[in-house]
Amino acid sequence: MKLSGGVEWALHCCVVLAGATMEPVPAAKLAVLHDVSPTYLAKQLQALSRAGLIRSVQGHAGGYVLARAAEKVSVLDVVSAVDGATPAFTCTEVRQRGPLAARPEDCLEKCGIHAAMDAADTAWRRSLQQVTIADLAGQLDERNPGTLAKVGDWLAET
Amino acid sequence: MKLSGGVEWALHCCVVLAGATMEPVPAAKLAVLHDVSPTYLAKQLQALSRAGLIRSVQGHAGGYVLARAAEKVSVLDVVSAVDGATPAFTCTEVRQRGPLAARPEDCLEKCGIHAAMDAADTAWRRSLQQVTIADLAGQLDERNPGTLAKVGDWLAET
DNA sequence: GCTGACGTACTCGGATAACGTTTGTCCGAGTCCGATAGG
DNA sequence: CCTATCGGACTCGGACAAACGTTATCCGAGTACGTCAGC
Repeated sequence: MKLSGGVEWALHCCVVLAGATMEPVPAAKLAVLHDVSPTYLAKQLQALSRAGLIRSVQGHAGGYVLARAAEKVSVLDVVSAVDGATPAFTCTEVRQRGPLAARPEDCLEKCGIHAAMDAADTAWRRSLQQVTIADLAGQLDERNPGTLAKVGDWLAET
Repeated sequence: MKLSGGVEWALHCCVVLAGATMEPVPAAKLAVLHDVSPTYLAKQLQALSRAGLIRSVQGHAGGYVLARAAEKVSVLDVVSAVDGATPAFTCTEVRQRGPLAARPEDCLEKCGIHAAMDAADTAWRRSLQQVTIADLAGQLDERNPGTLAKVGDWLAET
């Protein structure tokens, strides 16, 4: 039960993109800003791009831009894009194996274990869905005012 | 974001232990019953034993027995024992790195990302905690009556 | 002075290796049951 | 016939390799900007 480390980077990048002015931000700058491996961060951003959360702009002054408004991007979207949308628990249908294997026609509905796991997974996803990138950006600017603006300036002048 | 595969086995074993009569059930029998690797299942059972969920009985007619009543063992207990109790998300304090690093004294409370992740993790755990092994056993016997008794007989006669 | 084409430099994108964790396996230490010999 | 002792076999427990997934990296394809020559 471990979440991909890139999720954290991706979320921070999304917050930065939400706070930055609309000019595309290249992946290299985001990597320097967060002091992480540029190539690996690029991989995460590619995943976000593939999922349609951010849009890539190629060419001389290219980079990444949020595809939708920050209010329309939930944390769950980012997590699913980077870490994969498959549930953490995968039922291997143990009950249909072994000497006392249940017949498939008796297994039309999920077993209790599977159901409990799926319920927990749903609760997890629902919780993540209730938070948006805009919420995170707002919270950051409330606790440490000026931070987001400072980042925007830094992105512009470098 | 993937859960250890042994979690499913451990849960099934706990249900069987809850339904079986009180005689200790050896790990080898549980492995045959579920048609899984005996040695690897033993590893999971050791984890459950270390967590105090089941109690091991050594010797000729030894095996494993539930340490508490099935109503007092939650699915979360089993998951935590096998998969580890550390949260899925680990905050690496990205905000304290890079050219615009925040000072540690400004990071006394968790950042928004960390908080959102922890909230989701709590929701997940809370959901798992509401289901007990007894619930799973009852559900199984309700949908497929006689299954648990059949397993008990099989354990006794082999 | 304006317009068009060209070269350059910068961007993303996917294919490719190294590390770590999980999965799977093995053998040794400890313990209880049953048989056996003695009283 | 009862009891104490011994032997054996079965149990769990921790230490040891292999495989998969994640982490990290590189180089190639594509595109927009700036420059320069021509009109």
